[in-house]
Amino acid sequence: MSGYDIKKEAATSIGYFWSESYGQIYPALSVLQSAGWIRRRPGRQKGRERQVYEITDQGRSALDVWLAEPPRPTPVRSEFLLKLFLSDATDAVRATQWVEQLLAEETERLSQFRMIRDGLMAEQRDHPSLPFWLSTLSFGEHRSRAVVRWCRETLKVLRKAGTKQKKEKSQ
Amino acid sequence: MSGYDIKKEAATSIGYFWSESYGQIYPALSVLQSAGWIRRRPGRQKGRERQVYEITDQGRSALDVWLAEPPRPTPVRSEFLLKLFLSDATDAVRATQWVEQLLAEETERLSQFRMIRDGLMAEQRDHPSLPFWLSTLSFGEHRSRAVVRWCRETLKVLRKAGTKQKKEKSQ
DNA sequence: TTTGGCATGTAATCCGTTACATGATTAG
DNA sequence: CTAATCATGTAACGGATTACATGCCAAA
Repeated sequence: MSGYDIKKEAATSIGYFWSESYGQIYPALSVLQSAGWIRRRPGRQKGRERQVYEITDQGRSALDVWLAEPPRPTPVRSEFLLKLFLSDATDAVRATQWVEQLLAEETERLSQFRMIRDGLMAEQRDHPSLPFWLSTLSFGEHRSRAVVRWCRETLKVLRKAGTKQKKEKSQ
Repeated sequence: MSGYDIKKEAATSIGYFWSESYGQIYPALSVLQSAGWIRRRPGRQKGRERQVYEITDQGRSALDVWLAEPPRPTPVRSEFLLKLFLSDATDAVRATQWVEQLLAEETERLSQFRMIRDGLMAEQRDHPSLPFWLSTLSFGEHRSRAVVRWCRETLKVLRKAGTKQKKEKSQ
């Protein structure tokens, strides 16, 4: 693929757990080529120049080596939870809005997952990697469902906290 | 607190969704002091020198401003899911081990969450921020339960994928 | 004709970790 | 005595985003 294609393909297939920017991709392609892990194929002549790359045999085995290494855990870092943690009852209204927005986003995501899932099962029914694609997708679904449940639970808590605050103020 | 204390306090209280390194903390303290948002207090005389900082009024209002800004979503990035996505049936055994390890880790985490929760409810029963602390904790619990469920589900899938692979090999 | 998508690439900058340097105090 | 913990800080490095520069082609 070309750098441009890689960006688009990544966004639609693994976008819910990985992302890359051009500032990463293009320099990486140069490095990979110097290492002999990918090779440049003559791109299309019409229109804007297009650099299409394909993996080499050495690249394939380097990929296999990398795949065999146990994945390192990604350190979690949530600005959302940090701000919630530092909030108190006087911030309950604001926090409620954030949680409501998160709830909407995750609900939307869930329906997108469902569509991707349906598409995959219809169009890639016999692809040997299908179970693995579905598993990563399922991870996203489990995660989103958990977030949705947490949002509903937390909205109740925040409503209580907000009410308490009002009572204390008016007394 | 001192830089050293901040690191330790963060690790035990918000460690499951935030982390900082000394390389961040100490320079940050200098910057915050130059901005007049924190002030250095004379630390303890005995033992190693100790720089204790406290927030100023300007710092408090700057914090309030920051807290009022909507949290920006953290881009997800999971090496684990990326490797799983790029796997096929020949990698099923390896993937199974990773999932089993994840299952063990998240199960362990769940029991830690329970302990933290019990501790908080016992010792901070009347703290006005308690509902917010419990909410962030609950986020971790929901998330971990979802991961545990996903692991069990995925282990079944991987067992099937591995079996298929064996059958195809032996035919 | 002008907007939007195709397409490649670089530079500045930010954010963050790791490793290093240094040294005092305390518990075993 | 010696290992661990307390304690502060810097430097090197890596990884990633953002903004910028450039320009073609197709469609409205």
